[in-house]
Amino acid sequence: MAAFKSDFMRIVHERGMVHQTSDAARLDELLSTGTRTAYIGFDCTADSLHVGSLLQIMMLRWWQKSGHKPIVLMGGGTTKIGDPSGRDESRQLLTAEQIDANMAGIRRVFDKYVEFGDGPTDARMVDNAEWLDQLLYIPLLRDVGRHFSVNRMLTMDSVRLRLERNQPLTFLEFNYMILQSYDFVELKKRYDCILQMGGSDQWGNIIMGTDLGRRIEGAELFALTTPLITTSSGAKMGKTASGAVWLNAERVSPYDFWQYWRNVEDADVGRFMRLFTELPLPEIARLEKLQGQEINEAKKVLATEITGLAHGAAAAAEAEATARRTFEEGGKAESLPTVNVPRAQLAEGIAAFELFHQAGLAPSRTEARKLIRGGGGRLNDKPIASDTVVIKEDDLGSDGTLKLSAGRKRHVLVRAA
RNA sequence: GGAGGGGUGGCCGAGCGGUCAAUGGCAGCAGACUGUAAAUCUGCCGACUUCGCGUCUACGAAGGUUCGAAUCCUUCCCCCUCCA
Repeated sequence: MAAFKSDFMRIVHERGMVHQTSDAARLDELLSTGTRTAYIGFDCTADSLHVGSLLQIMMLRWWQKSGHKPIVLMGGGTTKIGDPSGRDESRQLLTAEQIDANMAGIRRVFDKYVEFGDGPTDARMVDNAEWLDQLLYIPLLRDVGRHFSVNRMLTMDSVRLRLERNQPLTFLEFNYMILQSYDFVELKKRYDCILQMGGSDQWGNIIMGTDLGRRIEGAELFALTTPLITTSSGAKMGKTASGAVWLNAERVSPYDFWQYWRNVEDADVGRFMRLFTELPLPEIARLEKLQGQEINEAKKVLATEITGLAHGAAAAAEAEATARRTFEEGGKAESLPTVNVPRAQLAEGIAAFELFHQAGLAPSRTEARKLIRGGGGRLNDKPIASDTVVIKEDDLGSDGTLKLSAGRKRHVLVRAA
């Protein structure tokens, strides 16, 4: 790997955050000689982002920390279309209200990672609906359409794969890459944005943007993509039994978020630290060398660092403390997720499977029964013998709660209300 | 256009008239062992349920034959290989 002059290029390369770059040397030079602007696009199909986007977010954070200006491009306009990349079925179209709400939610996530404002390196959030909604068809065809070769578009993975599998690809979706290219050029014109970053699956779309910029503006634009991150065992990141690992506290609590990172495989610790934390590399090198039992310390650092960025240092410390009391001291931490159950129901007695279901530890009564029958259910840390065991008020501790556990890791406090 | 082969549960892949909610593998969940890890071994693994071998939904789609079909027939859709 070449020695880079600019902080940004050096850092993201050292940390293994880069997959492909167009003209890395030239980009490096530009970055070392002035303040530049880069963007990453996010679609607003949900009101938050999950760890699948975390690497992208970290890229913008490093970008800003290296003295450059990040733009978070919200796909308010393109979300009305839907990127065909990597999927066989068309996305459902969202209403304007849903898109607005989703954008607001994503903005709150970004607030944790970058500084927004009007200063030279302050981040901006821009909605491509600003210009896409105004577009006129004939001028667009004339000014932009002439630069796109359908032959080439058909060879792009995003459409080729759909066609090869004989999955429908609407004309609407086919236009996605044109609009994404147009975004890049528009951001160049409006904000002198010279770099688009994104996941490796976006390479094709990004390159089309740099080409378009050169053709209609004579602009020098760059592309930089991040690698697809999988776990050591090859699974895609960010999925758990209960769904995606979201970055906002409403969807995934700081405690669960911390747990997610605490439970990564040994082999992933160092890599994830480089990608998702800002710990200095020598420190990471030291931590990832820890063997056996000791690597658990490194995992705690990993979890606390990442949670600290997403939810704040205080929430991260609390999650760590909760985990310590629950797992290391075998106690009942007050801050575990808590579910209220009517006191009357407990007074009457409630079947274990029913309570597990109510407490959210099982998606249905049937699942709850299977869990308990399989030996995975615990009441106050003691295995439950049968799914029909009746749980009563007597099982409440002096603090008015009882602890239910599904497996070793998922714990819930039940409180009589 | 012609000749063959194929479409099965989240994925891969058996089954080819009843005993099939469907062998096996992967993934997932749980147990044991550990370190809240990995590997290994064990159990669960369509959904729901008043837990009763009960109900519902499933073997590309639609019809049909049969007491009974994933399995046979007809039509249609799609994929693959070979020939033109």
